[in-house]
Amino acid sequence: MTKLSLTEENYLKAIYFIGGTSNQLVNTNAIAERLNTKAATVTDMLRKLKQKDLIEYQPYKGTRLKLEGKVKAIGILRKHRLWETFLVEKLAFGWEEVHEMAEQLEHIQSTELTERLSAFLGFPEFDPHGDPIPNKEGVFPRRDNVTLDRAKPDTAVMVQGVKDSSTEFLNYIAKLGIQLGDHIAVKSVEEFDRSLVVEHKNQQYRISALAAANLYIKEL
Amino acid sequence: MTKLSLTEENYLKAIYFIGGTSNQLVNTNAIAERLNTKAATVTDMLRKLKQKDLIEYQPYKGTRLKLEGKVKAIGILRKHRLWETFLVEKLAFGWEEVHEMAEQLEHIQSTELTERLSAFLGFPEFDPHGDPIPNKEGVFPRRDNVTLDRAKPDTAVMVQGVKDSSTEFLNYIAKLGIQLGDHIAVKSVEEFDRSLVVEHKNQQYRISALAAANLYIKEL
DNA sequence: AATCATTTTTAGATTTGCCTAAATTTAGAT
DNA sequence: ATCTAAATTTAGGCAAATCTAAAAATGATT
Ligand SMILES: [Mn+2]
Ligand SMILES: [Mn+2]
Ligand SMILES: [Mn+2]
Ligand SMILES: [Mn+2]
Repeated sequence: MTKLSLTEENYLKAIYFIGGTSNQLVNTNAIAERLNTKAATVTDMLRKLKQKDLIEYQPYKGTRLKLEGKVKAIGILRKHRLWETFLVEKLAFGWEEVHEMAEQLEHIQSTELTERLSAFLGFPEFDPHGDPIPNKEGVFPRRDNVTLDRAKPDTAVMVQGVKDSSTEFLNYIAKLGIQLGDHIAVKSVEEFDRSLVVEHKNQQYRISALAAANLYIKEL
Repeated sequence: MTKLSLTEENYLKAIYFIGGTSNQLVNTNAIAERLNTKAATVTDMLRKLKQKDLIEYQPYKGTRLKLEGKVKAIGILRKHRLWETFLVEKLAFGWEEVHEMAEQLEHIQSTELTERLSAFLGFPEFDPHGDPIPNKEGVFPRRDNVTLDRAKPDTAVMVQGVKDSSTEFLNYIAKLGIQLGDHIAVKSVEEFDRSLVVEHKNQQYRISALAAANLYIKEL
């Protein structure tokens, strides 16, 4: 229950992100790359986090979150996604603008604030990018992780989220006019490159397999 | 335009607060006391802030904000008071609960966020404690700084703010049931100790000169 | 089994922010 | 004018977080 520094919180978040749900062993270099820092710096922090019993760590072997570390990481993720929802829903920011602000807001301490924010937003289950928001017990809402590239011709789908949240991808689909909740009809799939011709907002156009693979959908 | 550290921001805020509107010279010890730190630590920071041209500072003489430092300090104060307004108006916190959270939120960087927050709140001019919120040019809204202890018998007033924002005082007047915007009728003033008998929400009670001196009012 | 490229850790510095204890300066009181 | 107490600065150190360069471990490849 000790209060973590902003830096420690960011390391836990990075380990959580890289390790994924499987809680795989995470390499020092991977953490360094994600946090734009050096492997030597990461080693220092891993020793410290192990000392605080937040992670498992054996020199040269890798690291994974222990339960307490995972709880912390999910708590930060919860705040991040709630704040992103606030920024888009209440302050009318675009979904491609909010990540950097949320990186700061996720470190605001008060859990009471977090819970009231969630209530104010109507207990949202997904953030503006369609990513699931864990509840205060750390449980994620369920969702099928089907992407548009799996859709068959002559099916109608709804856009539920983005797999790649990078500014580049968000800007690209913003240019196409695609937003969460939009309906898309798959007209045909090209054998050669798996690209799709879709109908969206009364327009027909082609979308690459790569772009389609980064759009989560629900089949209608 | 260099980005300041959280610590640097808090020093500028402290100097601004102690110096007041008059931009008086501020003593090292006063800053140390306000920030719960040691005079030696303050000296270190003053040298650094002078080096960044944010303050005037001469050893043994004291310090005052230069224009750029003052602009920064007012900007932080603006964010502090806007966030307090958000917490009370939108998240239904009590006015005595919000200061600590605002101490963290005031350091969130984005000015775009600040301006959208202000718009979302309806461009408030006063925070939940009745303190004026500077606009984005740093200009404070005008208000008469008359306190209840100046009121004459048989006058009606409205509570506009609190001079002392300490938790102790806020809890005390919360116990009396006094809120911003409340109407109070002054029935009589006791010669001996300058205490007042007031009528408030259909109740008559006595209020000390000290408590009255910490309530800003508008005469009706 | 020995070699070599990659990964990771260790060693040694740097910066920021903070501390205690010892000077030093200032200003008030004789 | 001198003395003294308070305020302030200087000196020296410490912890957190970072870096570069060197050393060590790992594991894949002859
Ligand atoms: Mn994000
Ligand atoms: Mn962060
Ligand atoms: Mn406050
Ligand atoms: Mn602060």
